[in-house]
Parts: sequence; C-alpha cells; structure tokens
Amino acid sequence: MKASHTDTVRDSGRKPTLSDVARVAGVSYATADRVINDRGNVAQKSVRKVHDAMAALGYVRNVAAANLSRQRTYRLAFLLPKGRNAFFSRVRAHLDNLVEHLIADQVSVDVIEIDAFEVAGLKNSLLSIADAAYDGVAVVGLQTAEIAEPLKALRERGTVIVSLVSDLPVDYRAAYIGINNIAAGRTAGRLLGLSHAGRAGRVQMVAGSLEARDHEDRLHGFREVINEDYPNIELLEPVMTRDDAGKVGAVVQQALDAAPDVTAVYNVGAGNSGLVATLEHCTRPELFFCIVHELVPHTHKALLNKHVDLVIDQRPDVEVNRALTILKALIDGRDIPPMQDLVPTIYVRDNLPSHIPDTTLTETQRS
Amino acid sequence: MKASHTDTVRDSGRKPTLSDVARVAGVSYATADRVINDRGNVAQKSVRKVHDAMAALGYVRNVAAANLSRQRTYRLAFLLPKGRNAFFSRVRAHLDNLVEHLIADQVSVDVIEIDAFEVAGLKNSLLSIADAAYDGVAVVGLQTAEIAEPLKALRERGTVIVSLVSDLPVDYRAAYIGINNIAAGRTAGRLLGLSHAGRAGRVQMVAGSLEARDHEDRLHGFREVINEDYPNIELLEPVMTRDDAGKVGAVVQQALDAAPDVTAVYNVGAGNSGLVATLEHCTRPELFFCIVHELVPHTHKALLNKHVDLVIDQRPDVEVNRALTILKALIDGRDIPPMQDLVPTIYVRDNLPSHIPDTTLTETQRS
DNA sequence: TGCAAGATGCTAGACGTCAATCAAAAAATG
DNA sequence: CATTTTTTGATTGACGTCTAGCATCTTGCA
Repeated sequence: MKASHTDTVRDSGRKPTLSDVARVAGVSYATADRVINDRGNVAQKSVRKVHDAMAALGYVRNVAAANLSRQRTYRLAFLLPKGRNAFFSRVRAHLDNLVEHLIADQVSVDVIEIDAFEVAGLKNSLLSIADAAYDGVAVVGLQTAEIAEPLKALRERGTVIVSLVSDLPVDYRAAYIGINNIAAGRTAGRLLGLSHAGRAGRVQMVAGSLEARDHEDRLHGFREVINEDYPNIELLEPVMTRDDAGKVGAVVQQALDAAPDVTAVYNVGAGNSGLVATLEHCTRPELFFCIVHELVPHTHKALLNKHVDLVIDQRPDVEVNRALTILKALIDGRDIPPMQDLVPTIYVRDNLPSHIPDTTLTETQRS
Repeated sequence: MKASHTDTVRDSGRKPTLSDVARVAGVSYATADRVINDRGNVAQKSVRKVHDAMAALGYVRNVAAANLSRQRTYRLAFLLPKGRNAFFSRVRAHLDNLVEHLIADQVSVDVIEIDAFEVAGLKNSLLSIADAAYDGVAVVGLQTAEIAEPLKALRERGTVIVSLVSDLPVDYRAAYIGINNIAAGRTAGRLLGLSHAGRAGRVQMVAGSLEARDHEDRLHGFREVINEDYPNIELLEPVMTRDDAGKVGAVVQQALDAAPDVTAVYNVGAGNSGLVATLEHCTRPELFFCIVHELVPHTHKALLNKHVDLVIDQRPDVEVNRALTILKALIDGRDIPPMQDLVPTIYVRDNLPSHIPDTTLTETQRS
C-alpha cells in the first residue's frame, strides 16, 4: 500500500522552443523556421537535422505564440436552415452561449440562414459568402452535385468546409460532423422491438420526405432491424409530412383511425408537436409505443407526460463543439485530435438533462 | 427567396486591445492593466471608466497573448484508481491520445494511480502531490471526510480540485464531472420495464459494494422506477461482488440456479466478463434481459453476441474533455463555458461506435 | 501649508513565433 | 574557374499582454 506511483504522461521541464531546436540541430533559427513553416529553399540535410532535433526534444509548436504572431483569427460561418426550427434553434442557442469564450480565442462565428433544403437557396448562400473570406464554414448539407462549383470556389479561396448534421457529397467537404442515421434508425428499431417483448405489433412510420438523406437512412435502418429480428412486427408504409406539425398530427390521426390495432409510431422526422397533440386525445392500446427524434422543449415535455416513450437525439451541443474543434484544427493544418464516433443518444424520461434545452419554444423541429 | 441573411453573432472588425480600452477610457495603459488584473491602487472613478470602455468596445482579453506573456502552463494531474481496469483504461487511453494536442496548448497531464477505493490510499496520494505544485487535479473521489485536510492543503496552495466520475463531498471540490447515477439506475429500470412489456418478471440485481456511492445510487434509481411503474416485476436482493469478475460469474450462476425463473439481470458494477461467461453456458428464458454498465471491449462484444442487451455508459472521453476544459477555465479564473448535463448514454447493439474503445483488453472494469 | 499616501503615467523587457531583409557562404552550373 | 543559384545565418520588428520600476501628479489630512 505504498503512497502512489506517478506516471508522467509527458515530462514537464520547461518546454523547448524553436530556438532550442535550432541549436540542437546545429542550424540557425532562420533555417529551423524555414523548415517548420515550409518556406522552401532548405537543403534536405538540414530538414532532416531539424526534424531529428524536434523529435529528440519533443518540440511542439506553441500555438498561442504562433497565432498571436501571425494575428490569426478564425473567421467561421455556420450555414443553418432558416426558420423557426426547434432543433436548429438549439444549435444556434449553443453557439450564442459560446460567443464570449470564442472571441477570447480569436474565433468569430457568423450564423447564416439559408432556405432550408432548397438547393437553390443553399447554392445562393454559398456564392454569397464567397467573398467574405471565411477561414472555415460548417454547412448543413444536401446531397446534390449542383453545389459543386460554389463549394469548389470556396475551397480555392482557402476556406475549409465541413458538413454538419446532414452530409454533403464526400468530395466536397473535409469532414462530416453528425450521427450515423442508419444506426439511429436501427436503434429505434431495436428498442421498439424490445418494447414488444415478443408480442405481435404493427408500426406506423412517419417521415418528412424521402429526399432527405437522414430520413431515408433512418427508415432504412429501422426496417432492417425489425425485419431481421422481430418477425411479428408489421411495418406500415411510412406517410410523408414535410415535417409540418399540422400534417403530422392529421396523418397520424388518420393512420390510427384506419388501423386501430397500431401498437407503435416512429417518426423519423420533425413536426412532433402535431404528433403529440393527436396522441393526447386519441384512444390507443395500453402498450402503445412512440419514438421520435431530437430532444426539444415539446418532445422533452411529451417524454415526461408519457405521450412519447423514447427520444433519439443528436446532441447538437456536442456536434457544434466538435465542429469548432475540427474547423480550427483544419485551418491550422494540424491533425484532428482523436475523437470517438458521435452516437445517437437515447433519452427516456429518466435520463433527461436537468435543464430544458435552451431554445425559444417554436413550432417545428427538424433533424 | 433572397440569397441569404447574414446575422453576425459578433461584429468582426479588428479586435480591440487593452491599449484601445485605455485610450477610450482616457487612462493610461498601466491603469487599464491595473484594473483588469486587479492590482489595486486604482480610484473607483478610473475603474468605472475602464469598465465602461471595455463594455463599449466589447473588449475580451486575448488569452493567447496573456498566457504567452505570463508563461502560463497548466500543470494538471488525474488521480485514477490503480490496476487493470477496463473503464479507467479508457480514461487513460483517451488522455494519452490527447497528449500531443495538450502540449501544444501548454497543458501537461500527469496520471497518478491510487489504490482504488481505499481511503488511506487516496489520502496518501493527495498528500504526496501537495508539493508538486499542480495547477489543477481531477480526482476520482470518495465520500469521506478523512480527506478533508489534504484537500484543504492543496486548495491553499492554489490548486483547483474537481471530482471525476465519483464525487467528493461537495465542499471539497470546485466541480463534479460525471453522470447522475440515480438517473442511470432509473434509466436501466425504465428500459428493463419496457423489455417486459407487461409480463411478470423477476430481476437479479448485482453490485460491487454498497459503500460505493455510484453503485448505491444506481440501485436506488433502479428500484424507484420498477416499484413505481412495473408492479409485476419482482426485485431480488442485490448480491455483492466487489467487482470481481470471478465472483460475479459465480454469484449470478448461483442466483440463476436458485431461481430459474429470473427474467433479467442488472449489474450496477463491474466484473462483467464473469457475468458474460456464466450467461454463455447457462440456459435461461427466451426473453431474458441483461443490463450492465460501461462500454469496454468485453461488454461491447457481449452486446454484439446478444449476451447483453443494454449497456449504460459514461462516455469517459466526453468526461475527460470536459474535465480539461473546466480545469483550465477555473485555473484562469474565467467562468466556465456553458455545457449541458452529462447524460448516461444507452448503447444497444445498433448504435455502437465503430471503433472498439481503445483499451488494452483487461479483466475488470469499474464504474 | 506641507507631507505622506494614494493614484496615475510612462517605459521597457519579456513570452515564442512569424515574416521579412540582407549579407554571406556553399553548391551547382557551364 | 567564374558565375549563377541555392542555402544559410543573423537580425529585426511586430503580435497583445504581463510585470516591474520609477517618476509625477492628486488627494486628504495633520
């Protein structure tokens, strides 16, 4: 039972500076600087010497000093769908909360609203920011080749592009920050299957639009699991709602009327306030089960009220943080710090965060 | 459908410096400096003028420059339970992965191993680091007043203390970074209830020790939910295992032999490899349900093999990141950036991260 | 009125890096 | 070998803040 054993992850004498590296390498500061900043006109031999010295000393560039010197500011933009949308309100709220801390780190963030899901709108927005000289942008993407040129133009200006929540075609972006929606759908399927515990069932699926990649992926994953593992559960064809709360309410009402033996509803999209409204005043089996996406004020409430049993969430705060980290790293040309997959998070009414996500209460949500 | 609407979260002309503030306030740089650094000997009138100017200009201190100048390095220590423990191996692995990026930000992290859960060991470790002059430490805590003095001594040396995963008595730490274990237990209860879908059931609870606060909390939350909402489910008294895999295996075997009609097992503690081993070769009802804590290689595997149905996880990577952020903020005397609650994360076999958590495969885990 | 204490101004060097210049040395070329 | 070309060294002034020393100007108070 000895006291303790210290294991220094990294030894912590005074950190070596570039001057130290130069000295150890036997070259001048200027040459070492040429090497680490890739300024060219350096002999191979010298390059090697400098690299060896860096390795030997464990030199790591002091980012604070570097950024100070080169007056680096990170000019970022987030392109988010316009409108009163509870999910993106969360994204935006989180960004707003961070502002103070971000400027202390020399990063500024513009939030630019785009016409949600309209290719033309996205394209216009991309064109319009081309001359704003952003260092990095996070885009809620669309799967279309139409935006290839504006993205290319941006990239050629030196802007780093990442996609957020919804991916862009892979070639167009440096990273995607969002969950795996097939996994999200599968998760919904698994838990729905679980909730039936061998009983037979009949599930009404609801979606915004099949053109939205995330919706399609979720449905796909959901179907996969139910078909693989829960043969007694029947899947009714999904109805489309354009994520409009009124539509969602009506459509679910209709479905329940048509098939009173429906045992569960899964909405992969938004507009859940409509869904909840319908469920509130309609009779349904005792063991009825309802799964929706994204924790926003009204789904939070519905979870507590037992109108909804499960919410699968993307953790927009985590996503935003991650987007910021990745953008900064990419802009600096550093490698991205290791991070685990973003995982669709499951909320039941017992693991809800204590604070209702800070959002102005609005109508639709979107995922 | 106009192009786009730019909403600048913060306007982004060149950032005002302290000199600007001084000029606008009509005082000298020295005075402005005295104000923002609390050096005293400044007239109230001047203080006000400086604050007004700061507000007017939206001045935010450039942390990079400040840290560079005062040669600030963040010397941190993480006190983690010693031994081959899969959960803390994840914590440590994550720290190791971050090292490169941390030194670039002038933070060094020592990992100090302590005798797990032994008050004497923790106390010794705390005493032994007293003269190491750490700026901050993250401690996997214990609920005991015995460590009051060493903690007090540390704090008086100016060390910031936060508790990680398992809390310290509230007065002794500046922040707790960990999940709400009652919520975790409740979540387990909810999903277990769900899995029974009205059927009757009988649950064997398993725990490491009732002295571990997290275990106790989880059991408590679990019982709450089952008793409240699932009256057909009977709870068998928990058996204690000291988180020893062999013991866990034996104990579960015994329980299943004694009551073959057990429909579920919930282990709030560690040693799950033993549990899995037992389940692998024993016959149990078709609708048997098994919940454990912490995603580590063998629970990951068990989830895929269907020996375990649910894993409730703490996301040690998220916790570590958060601990680092909070420690830095506290050390700087800044306010802590807003962050959402840490939420017990639920894994089923469909939302697993694609990479197995990077850990050396070891025997026990601990949560 | 005089004097101490308090408030303020001024200045300069440091932190580690970037970016640029200029001169000098070394290597490649014909 | 002379001449280019490439490579190197040495130096310098930022960047925004901290810290310290010292001189000057206000006060309040005896």
